[in-house]
Amino acid sequence: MTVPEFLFGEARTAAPLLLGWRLQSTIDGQVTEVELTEVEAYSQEDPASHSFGGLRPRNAVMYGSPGRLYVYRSYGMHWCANVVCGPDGMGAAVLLRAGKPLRGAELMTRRRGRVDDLTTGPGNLCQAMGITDEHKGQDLFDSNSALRLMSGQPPASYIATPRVGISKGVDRRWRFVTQA
DNA sequence: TGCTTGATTAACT
DNA sequence: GTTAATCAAGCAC
Repeated sequence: MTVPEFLFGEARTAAPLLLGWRLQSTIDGQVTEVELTEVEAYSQEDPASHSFGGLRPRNAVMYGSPGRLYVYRSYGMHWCANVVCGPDGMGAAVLLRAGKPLRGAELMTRRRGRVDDLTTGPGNLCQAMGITDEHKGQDLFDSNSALRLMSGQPPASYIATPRVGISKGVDRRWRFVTQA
């Protein structure tokens, strides 16, 4: 599996195309898989983005090759997962905010400690799939990776809304949500 | 070296 | 509707 062409483009263009793709995690031989239903785009010129202001150690993965995983800690207690996009040298990524459980729902329930809201919200999604700092920079299209991205069924339709939880760049409608 | 602020969530009142 | 939990990056001193 090679990195799809659209991931070499801008985040705002790539983000909606990721809807319907499947994210699979294999940790300790246990598999969980979701179909992406909610994403947000972050680009280099975007004051809300971690890549804003140039290349720094923390955001180096965002400036690397597309198709890799960028993970960061949010509010000191949650992990958030992004798919890096744009060519090498461009700091852009797509935040994975929510998905629909396809496999390993029972494991997700155990990891989350609850049965509802398994994979809604970026922090919850990571917790359910066991994504942490140690997966940062992984190639999502390498069959040896713990985290893998696979094509799926594109949604019949989706909507674009303002992004959640940010204070800058709020005018951009770069959040994309699958419509049932 | 110290203070402030989050690409959040869940448990309160 | 409000707030605690919890920590590292970023900025002010």
